[in-house]
Amino acid sequence: MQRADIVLLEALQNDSSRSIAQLAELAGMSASACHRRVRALEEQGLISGYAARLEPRALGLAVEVFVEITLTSQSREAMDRFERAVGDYEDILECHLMSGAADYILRVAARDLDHYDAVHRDCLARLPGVSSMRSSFSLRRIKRFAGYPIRR
Amino acid sequence: MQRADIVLLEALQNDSSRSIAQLAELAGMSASACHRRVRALEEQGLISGYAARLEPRALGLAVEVFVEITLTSQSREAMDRFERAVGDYEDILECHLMSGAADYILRVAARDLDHYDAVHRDCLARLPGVSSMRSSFSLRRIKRFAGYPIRR
DNA sequence: CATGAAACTCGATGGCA
DNA sequence: TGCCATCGAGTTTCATG
Repeated sequence: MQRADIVLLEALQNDSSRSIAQLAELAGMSASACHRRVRALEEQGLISGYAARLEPRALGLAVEVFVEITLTSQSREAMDRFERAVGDYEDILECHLMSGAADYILRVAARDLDHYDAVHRDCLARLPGVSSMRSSFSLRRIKRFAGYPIRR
Repeated sequence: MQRADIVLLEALQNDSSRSIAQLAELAGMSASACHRRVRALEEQGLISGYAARLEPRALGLAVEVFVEITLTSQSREAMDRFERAVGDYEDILECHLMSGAADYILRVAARDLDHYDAVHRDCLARLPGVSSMRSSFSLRRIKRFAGYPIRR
């Protein structure tokens, strides 16, 4: 990866509302060259899309929760069933299969504790094959995700 | 919040590269009205920015890690020092102050285990006031974060 | 005063040297 | 690869209910 690409990727994941002219300025290239590079990065799959960053608090989602889950069985079938169910619930924002103590870690957002209780009942408690579940609440966001570090 | 705003917010956090005309179509409003609504959402702070979604694997970041950290002291000073240090390291993608067993949860990305070892040495091990640290590796991303659910 | 339509302007896009 | 022309979309203004 070239130096110019790194500048472009960093700029785009930081603020993609910049114009091609501004990006070109930053990367020290012509507008058309910049345009071509960005298209190339999209086609190579480095850039998978563009999205608005919404503020959870402004949306009324004051509560963020990480949920660690272990299954009763680690069989292929049990895991497949669990993972399919996770995809069905839009209250589950994110899910990872983990090494270590827990099998899965989920991320959930809710308006308040009452709402989280409802999400727990209507969504988390319905996930199949769950043995144990531990919710950890985010009291404060110290650093928000603002893109990956890009090097080399 | 009006129904049209919900449609706009969902569409924008899903794919902000859509044209105003397309958004207007989706929300069932005129192009100029759509333009005004989006500006209003930005000014109200619901939309805090726009960003390109980069693919960590394509960037060579194959390893994602959640790190649970407890401090030796929960004094205001110790926490402030720790939180300031977290801000200084760009390898720490995200950080939350948590309820429950751990004090903080961090999210880190690395190219491979050797690289994670280096990050651990050069960044995590330098965080001040740390009593214990537990790294959990994401073996597979089951569901990627693709925006908050918007309702009401 | 809010809304929609139309004009205008600016920047993205593609061809050509 | 860089420059220029073209086109299309974002932006603003004005007229209308």
